[in-house]
Amino acid sequence: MARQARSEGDRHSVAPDDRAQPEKGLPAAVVARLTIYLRALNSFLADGVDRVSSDALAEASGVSSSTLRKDLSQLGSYGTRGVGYEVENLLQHLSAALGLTRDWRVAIVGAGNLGRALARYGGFGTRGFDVVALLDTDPQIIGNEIGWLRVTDAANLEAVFERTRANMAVLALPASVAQSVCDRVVAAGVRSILSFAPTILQVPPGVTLRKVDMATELQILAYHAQRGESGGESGQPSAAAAHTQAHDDAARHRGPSA
Amino acid sequence: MARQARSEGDRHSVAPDDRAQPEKGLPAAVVARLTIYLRALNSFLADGVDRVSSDALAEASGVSSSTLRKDLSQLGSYGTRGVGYEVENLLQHLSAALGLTRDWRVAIVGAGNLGRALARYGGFGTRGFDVVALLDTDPQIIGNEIGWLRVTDAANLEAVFERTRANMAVLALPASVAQSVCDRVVAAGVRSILSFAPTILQVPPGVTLRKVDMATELQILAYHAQRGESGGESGQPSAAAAHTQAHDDAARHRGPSA
DNA sequence: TAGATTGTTAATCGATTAACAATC
DNA sequence: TAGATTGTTAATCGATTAACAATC
Repeated sequence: MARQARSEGDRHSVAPDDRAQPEKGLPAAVVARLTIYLRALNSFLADGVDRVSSDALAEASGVSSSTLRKDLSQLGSYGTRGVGYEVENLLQHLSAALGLTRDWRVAIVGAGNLGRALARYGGFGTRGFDVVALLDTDPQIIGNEIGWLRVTDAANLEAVFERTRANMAVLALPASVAQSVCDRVVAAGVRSILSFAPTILQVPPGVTLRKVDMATELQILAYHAQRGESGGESGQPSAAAAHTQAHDDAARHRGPSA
Repeated sequence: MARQARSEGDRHSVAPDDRAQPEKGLPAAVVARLTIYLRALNSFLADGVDRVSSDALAEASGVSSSTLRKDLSQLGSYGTRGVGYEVENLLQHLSAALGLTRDWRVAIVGAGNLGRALARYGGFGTRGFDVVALLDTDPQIIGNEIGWLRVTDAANLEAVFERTRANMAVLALPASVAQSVCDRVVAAGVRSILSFAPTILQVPPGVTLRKVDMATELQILAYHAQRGESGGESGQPSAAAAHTQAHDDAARHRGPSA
């Protein structure tokens, strides 16, 4: 007999709507773009450029200069009219706004193919993120050395998180165990989670979960590819699919009142 | 003189709205959510559930039922008032809308740690995506067998893409070579690219590029973590950071005229 | 100064939500 | 029928764009 799916009440709808409203916070779309600007600025810095206009930075970032200036103006007034922005200075302010001036301690849970690849990916893109632990349940894998780390037993997850004072977790797990491990990670006090597990996860309010998933990305590509085809390869531009940097901007976060 | 609005005589009231418009396409945010619904529906299906209400599906997907119904109604009228949606039926329609009823041939360029992990990740999340090639430039790696595949020489990229008729590419490359390889992939005729390279890439109109990047994700987490802290761990809910599934919805695509 | 470019405003555009009539 | 739930409309909310006054 097929069960009827029920709405299961609310797992976390309590939402005291406390109204204190201390600070609004940046819109999610803006935060996502700040990371792009950061990368573009680093690239300018590496090229020895020490000053950029909003036009140049916007072009390098793939956004309009209007959007760029609006975004930056939400952080403060870090440019000079008639001149532009100092690369190094703006980099500082962006880093500060994103919370990158401190170190974050990341534990990777799951040392399969993907977990190991992530652990070995030393640079971690930008400095500021230290991988402090790599956990797995497989006895064949526990104890192995990957990069700088030794794989520890996920059975001791709580102890490992406490010892390493990990405050971010990356989940590189099969879908089947992702939710239960996620729950343990949350119970261990972690409030920032990045999941590569191909499944929807539920977390309580106050925990930020982001999700990266190749299947999803390919599905979205498929949608656009399908659309781009109908017009034929005849060069008809109006039939062409969308293009250009489609980062994961505008990630939606529901506020604590949701 | 502005023409007076005419009452238009109600000749044919329910204007079929068959505007010239070659088809507007779904908003990016909607497409992203469709992939989530797809996953949630598959999970219901696996649980033997064969009918869901918008409420139940919305909850499982982490969206409001209003949004869910609005999204689905853009595809057509696939529910039954008073009853709900048939899981299998809706799954069909979503798959069709996303272009998942055909097979896509994916070439992975870069067989380093990440590329190998992606190649081995056989299931590829959902069926419909066949990995047809895995390329690298490293002589130490070329010829190795990874999963079902043998690593081929990226020097022959064009030939390999033609032979395998790859129509999607996954870039798992260092930033330094990403743009030039990307250009070659585009020149080879691929119009759908998923990049894991930690750099901003430029592609011409008509090519859809999506980007996945751990550094970016961690930076966004850092922003929220930083915010969530000021209130202290004292359980003050209004100080809590955002929470819940933050998929990469709402990816921005600029139109071909940009 | 004259030229350049920011920061900001107002207008536009798009997406989400609430509510309810349609209808199974 | 009475109850349930969709599909859709109108209202709200938020984000992007264009334009320009401020100002270096």
